Amino acid sequence: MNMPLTSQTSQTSLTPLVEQVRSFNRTMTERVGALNDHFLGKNHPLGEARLLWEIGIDGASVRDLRRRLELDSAYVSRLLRSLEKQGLVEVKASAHDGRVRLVRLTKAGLRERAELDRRADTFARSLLEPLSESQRVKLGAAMAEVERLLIASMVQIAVADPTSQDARWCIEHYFAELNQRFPTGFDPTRGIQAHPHELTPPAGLLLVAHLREEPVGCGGLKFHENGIGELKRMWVAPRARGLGLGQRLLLALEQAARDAGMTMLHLETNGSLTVAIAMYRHNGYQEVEAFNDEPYAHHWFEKRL
Amino acid sequence: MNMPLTSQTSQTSLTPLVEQVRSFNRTMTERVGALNDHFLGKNHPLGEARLLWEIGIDGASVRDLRRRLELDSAYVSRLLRSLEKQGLVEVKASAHDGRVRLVRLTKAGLRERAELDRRADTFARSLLEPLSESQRVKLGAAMAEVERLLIASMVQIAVADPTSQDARWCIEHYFAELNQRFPTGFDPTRGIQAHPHELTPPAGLLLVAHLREEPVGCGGLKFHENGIGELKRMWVAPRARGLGLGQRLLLALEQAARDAGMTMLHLETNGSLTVAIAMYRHNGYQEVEAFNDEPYAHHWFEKRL
DNA sequence: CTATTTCTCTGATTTTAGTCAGATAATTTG
DNA sequence: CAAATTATCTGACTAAAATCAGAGAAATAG
Repeated sequence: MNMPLTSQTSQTSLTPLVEQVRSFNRTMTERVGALNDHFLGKNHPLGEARLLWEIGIDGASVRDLRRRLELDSAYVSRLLRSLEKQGLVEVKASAHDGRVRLVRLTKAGLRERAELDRRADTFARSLLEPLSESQRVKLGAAMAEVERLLIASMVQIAVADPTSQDARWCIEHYFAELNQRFPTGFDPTRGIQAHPHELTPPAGLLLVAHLREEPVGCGGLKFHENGIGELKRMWVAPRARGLGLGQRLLLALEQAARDAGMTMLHLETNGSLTVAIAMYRHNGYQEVEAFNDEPYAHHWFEKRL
Repeated sequence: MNMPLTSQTSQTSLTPLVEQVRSFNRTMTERVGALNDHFLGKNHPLGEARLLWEIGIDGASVRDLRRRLELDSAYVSRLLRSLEKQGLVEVKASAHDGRVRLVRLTKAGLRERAELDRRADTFARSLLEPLSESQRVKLGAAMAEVERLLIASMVQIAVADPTSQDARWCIEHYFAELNQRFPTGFDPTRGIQAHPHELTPPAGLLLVAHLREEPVGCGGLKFHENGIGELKRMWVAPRARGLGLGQRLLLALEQAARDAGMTMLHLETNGSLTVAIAMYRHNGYQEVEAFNDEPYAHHWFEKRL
């Protein structure tokens, strides 16, 4: 129920690009990695510095710190004890949940963190300084592009239980967005339903996309006896848009439909979802006569698999 | 004689770009740094793996390894002993200099290094795999751009002694290139000279650009009594072209001329150096009547400072 | 030729990073 | 309410990543 899906994209040769990525990595390690460490780990060991940074201005729970930095709880505990001894942090139990402990930076801790901030700034400036104005602009744009695409490649798509917390979160937000975007609003009880059991194998399935453990999109599929698969609940969270994730979800769903023996895909959609409609057309979906009476739909599409 | 020069570019606000650089660094550390380490440090501790990698197929001296990885000599020695015990490297004294020790990978070491190579490949692939073909191409291009600009920002320009090894290396290569490019060939004894003492303060100066300790370009200046500075020996090594280095050298020379009280710059150049000529024009140099009888020159330029 | 520097090594020691096995207390589940 | 789970902590331990002091051999400078 939770194995990640392998890539659905074509198996063209990656080799020349692999060389570029590796060369890039080497340069990054030399120019960013090493210096970064030396800059940040000046007064504190790197672990402490990272923790100090991660606690942030508003504080955080030990639990979150452990998760975000992916550190062993014993280790985090020890680091916190050390920071506490240096008078940089205060730890107290959460009022909400007595097991959880909240960490906040003391005044001295905030000062220390500001110092780290300054160092990171100085470092960034040292990269930009020798460049001309136009080079700087180009560098900024290229960095943004690399970042965007690397983040896109971090998104993982996997089959999920529609009743899981993450799946429900996606579907709720999907409904909320439809309600906002449809001129008529949207009431999920009125349209054609897709109940959890219908999106659970073997009746169908639901894919959920995650970015850094957090859900950022979903797409469902109902399998019908006649070999027709029905696409439902295609949604990408606003913060993950522009990463090509809709496209990836669609390809993954098509593959899943093929694997389930479907020969045709159906979907209906509302006229206000122009981006989605463009994507369906671009992927070879043909607009056809209405094949159901979904009250919110303006367009019906099909694609032979 | 060897202090790095500060930036000559305008002091516009770097702040928004600094934010982009820092965000980029964070993503890199998360996505490239951490994973890189885990990938490489699978069979060996990271230090050993890095060393194994750095020794390379052709071997290296302990001295160079220490410099390149910026490690303490005791530490390198220990790492080498460990690799030796594992049968991965052989260390023997240099025939050239009995103090220097040369390290070479054994067959087993080469196998091990190939394994690291494969891992790095796998990692690069894992970044590319989830992306669509067009995203991959964009990522490759953006990475190349970031890399090119970061390398550009690594170049350091400093005043150098014209008799130093690096300066002589640059000037020799400059002459060799002129000899190749001029239809008539080039004989340095025939044209107007620029002897070392003329390029040494206070009579003049020579800037040499370095990338990773290696010289990659130069630019000289002779100061005359009448407030006219004469540009000489502008050259960028082929491997450092496309980094905007010529432009940087030119700006640095202009600043140095101003600092020396010059009010005008003169230069003459050969018609075959079209890129250089374009750069001079672009930087406000006006073509004027011949002000000397340099036999290799076709164009004479001046710029009021 | 002598003094100094360079290169590498060993021994001793420290700091950092991280793991594993519980113990304890609070909370949630059945 | 009992049992299971969660969040955190301490103690005990290990491996890795250094650092420092100094020694010995070779090369270089004066």
